[in-house]
Amino acid sequence: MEEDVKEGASDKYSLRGRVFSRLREDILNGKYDEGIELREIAIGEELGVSRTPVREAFRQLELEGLIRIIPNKGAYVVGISDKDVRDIYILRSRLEGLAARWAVDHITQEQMEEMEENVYLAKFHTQKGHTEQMFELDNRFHELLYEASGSKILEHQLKDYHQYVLRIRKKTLSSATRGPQSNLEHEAILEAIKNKNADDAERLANEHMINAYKNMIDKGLVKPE
Amino acid sequence: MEEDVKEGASDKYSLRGRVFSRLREDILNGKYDEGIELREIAIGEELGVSRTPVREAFRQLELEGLIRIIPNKGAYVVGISDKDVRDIYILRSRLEGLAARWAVDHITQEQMEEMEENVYLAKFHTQKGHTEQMFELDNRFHELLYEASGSKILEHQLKDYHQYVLRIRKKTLSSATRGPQSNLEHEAILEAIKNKNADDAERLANEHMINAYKNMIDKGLVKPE
DNA sequence: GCACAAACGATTGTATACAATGATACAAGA
DNA sequence: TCTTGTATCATTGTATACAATCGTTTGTGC
Repeated sequence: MEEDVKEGASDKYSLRGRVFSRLREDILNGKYDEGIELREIAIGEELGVSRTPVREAFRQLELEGLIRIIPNKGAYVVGISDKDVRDIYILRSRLEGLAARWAVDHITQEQMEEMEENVYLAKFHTQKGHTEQMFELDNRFHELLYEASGSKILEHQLKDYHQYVLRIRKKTLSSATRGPQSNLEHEAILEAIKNKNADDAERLANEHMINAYKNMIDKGLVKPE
Repeated sequence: MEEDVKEGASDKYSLRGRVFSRLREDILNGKYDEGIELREIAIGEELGVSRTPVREAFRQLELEGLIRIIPNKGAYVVGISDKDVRDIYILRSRLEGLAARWAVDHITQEQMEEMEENVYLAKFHTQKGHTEQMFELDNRFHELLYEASGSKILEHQLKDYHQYVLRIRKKTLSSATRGPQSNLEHEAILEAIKNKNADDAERLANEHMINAYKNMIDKGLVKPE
């Protein structure tokens, strides 16, 4: 089994890695609002470490675009604008389409089975209204699709974007109407891949993203630009 | 004028920023071969700085995928496989197409003028066989396209990929046949944008990347998969 | 009261000291 | 001879000390 690309960078067993993961999570979950200044000492004290690992984590967070470091001044949490969300969803729609197309030829038996199980379970939890499980299953479905593409580059890229819009997605799926529809679309993508129909797979995955974005607009989570 | 996304991260006036830029350049130019171990002290001594800025630069290089850090062990230069190159060119072909499409609506007068100048100059230097200038102009043409897309997200992404395949591209353009053809394709993209023809712009930019990749295969720079 | 400059404080930038970890070499035993 | 344990060393991980920089405040002159 190949190791996760991101794992290599986050390195959860070093202090720096833990600080990095923790800060990223906190930022994505909205603990630190947009524009907030992060002070090295304060973060260090909060997590019980010195400034060194904090600084290294900051440098990585900046490269991920989550914070902006102004030399000799400070580190500030960067927000995601509505335009960013829109751009990311359009990029994702195209790249997820590509991932689905490639998955037709590269998906493994094991991945296929997990995907089928995923779709099946999602139906169940949606009926029951288990939003937390629905959220996790949706995440996993997309990660599976990325992995099934057989391209480390594409997988890495899509996981990045996926992470990036987490904040907003967390609210989306809790709505009663999008859950079932999303499940149907997942199922259709799965069927296309199973039937080795690359064109359908690409088109369906593409539309799935567009629909997800439209849903966010309808819910008022983002402005339509 | 908005500042360069990358610039914010490289910060050329701090030691860390200089170390980062220098190491990235050295790796991309092939000074350090794939698999070579980079030692913090050695790099620090070579550049006349202590380990601290070197370490911070390492963390960023890892996130850019240029080196791989194994905890408590060392930092190793990561190579680009032929499959990676192929994947990136396919992604780029799609995303550059998107950038060209968006540029139709978002390009500024200033950008348009620089692009026209770029195409004009490229013709001149190609006739004269000035490979270094051709290389720079080609780089700039694509950066301009990214900037003209009006999307920071897309621009950032494409610049990343562009950087990533620099090693190989440096060899490509020096060949006598691809230069003129590449110029013609740039000109066609420019014309499509100028004529506000989004479909043509996307298709041409898309094909331009595919052609660039095919050329690398023909030259034997990468294996076709 | 206002303008401007100097000094202070807070924060980041860098260097260095110390701790922890992993690799290697070598010796002892099976 | 091969394996295994241990000591040693090189290298990274972390903490801390010191330097540089930016903002602000305070004080002085007009």
